[in-house]
Amino acid sequence: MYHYDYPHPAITTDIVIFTLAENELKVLLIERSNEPYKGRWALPGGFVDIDEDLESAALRELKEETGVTGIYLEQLYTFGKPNRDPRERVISVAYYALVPIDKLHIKPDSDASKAEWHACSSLPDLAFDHPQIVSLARDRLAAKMDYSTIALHFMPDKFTLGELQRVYETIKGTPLDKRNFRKRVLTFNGINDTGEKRRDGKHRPARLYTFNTTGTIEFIK
Amino acid sequence: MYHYDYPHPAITTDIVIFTLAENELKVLLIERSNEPYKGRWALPGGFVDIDEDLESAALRELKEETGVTGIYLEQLYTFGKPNRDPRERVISVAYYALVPIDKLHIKPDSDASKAEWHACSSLPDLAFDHPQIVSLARDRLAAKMDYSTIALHFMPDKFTLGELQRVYETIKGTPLDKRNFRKRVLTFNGINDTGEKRRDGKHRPARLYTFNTTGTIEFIK
DNA sequence: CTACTAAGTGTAAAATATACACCTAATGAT
DNA sequence: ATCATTAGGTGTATATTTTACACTTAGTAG
Repeated sequence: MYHYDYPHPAITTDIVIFTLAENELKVLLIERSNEPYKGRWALPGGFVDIDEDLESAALRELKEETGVTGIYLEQLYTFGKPNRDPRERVISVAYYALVPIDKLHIKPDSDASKAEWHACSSLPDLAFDHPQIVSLARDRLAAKMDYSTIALHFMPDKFTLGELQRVYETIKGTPLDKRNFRKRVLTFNGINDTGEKRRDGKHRPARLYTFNTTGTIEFIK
Repeated sequence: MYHYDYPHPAITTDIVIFTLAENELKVLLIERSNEPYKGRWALPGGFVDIDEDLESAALRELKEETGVTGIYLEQLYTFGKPNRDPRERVISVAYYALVPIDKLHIKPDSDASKAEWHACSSLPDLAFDHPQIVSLARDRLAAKMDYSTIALHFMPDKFTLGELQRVYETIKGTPLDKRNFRKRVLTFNGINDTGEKRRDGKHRPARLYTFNTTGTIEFIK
């Protein structure tokens, strides 16, 4: 037992883990196996250990749920309304992460709860204030699409400009002009032509590009 | 005494309160009257009550230290490194606020600690990780200057375009072209010519403008 | 050999951002 | 009252950036 002169809230991290599949933006959800909200879908997350950094806690959750490491992770917002959790006062430091489209093998997680990707366009009823958290994460992602290279963090190590354009079009929800798109992304620092090509389908092979991602994002324009 | 099965961190809010005075960007600091860091300067802040919303806690601190209400306040980031406070694990949800240049009468605060405005360009050694917090707040403010109407929240109810230009020049640290500046700000929604003028100094009187601030900021261009 | 597909490429027009100088309406000193 | 001084107020031409737009290429499949 731990004793304090004043009441202390519990701290959790919740993570909005985005990926792209089937030309849709998707979020990883866990089916809760315990009360409260047993059986409802929720964001992956959990309590922060007393000597654990917040970002480390988020990375730990991310690894536990997806098995992936070394991907883009950013603090989103801290949610702390007094009654957001019916058990006790819980403050959640929310993060969001971007899983590259070639790494979305979900590791069946240890505590037997079900994890699945859900399209953002048709999410089930979520537990707690998780609808707000997802909504804010989507807004942030959409905003960063316009002034940073964040979208590159959805890409595999080598990708074609056509694939990249589809990523932008999926998230923004509008078609883009191919020539203008290419002119623009090729001005980004960190995008490099590998010289290699990929044959794929009944059409001309596409050049493969890399992006030297240092885990950060670059501001553009 | 309060008892928990698992250890819980303490939660504080710290606020970076900005204003502009003497053509400098300033931050409100408190001289700590207790250990740790007794006698050092620190950001205003304090523990969040167990049934108090995070933003309410920040607003309460803001009011206690400055007496002002109804000003721009935004969550900045949550700082949670395990050893950021030598006493116990303390997680700080940092906010930043903008005090209009006509409202910076600091209310001498109740617990006899000294509060003073310090120019951002020459801050004293700060307690805890407060240098990082201030630094991040400055970056955020500088970034928002470019794509939002946040600077308007430094302005009094009625202001001249010359005053507004000086605010922009002070924060950005570069002189701006008067004609281009005026063209630009007059495209912002919410800026209105009152029709009134202000005589002041040995020069032509200036038109007075208002900005209908709903506590929010508008994104531009 | 033909039909089909996505890859790849340039230019002109429109919109936006920048550079730049003089007149105006006050004040204060002579 | 005149003059010097101060910040307020205004428009246009040029450069830069963004947008719109169509055809050729290199492959696959039948």
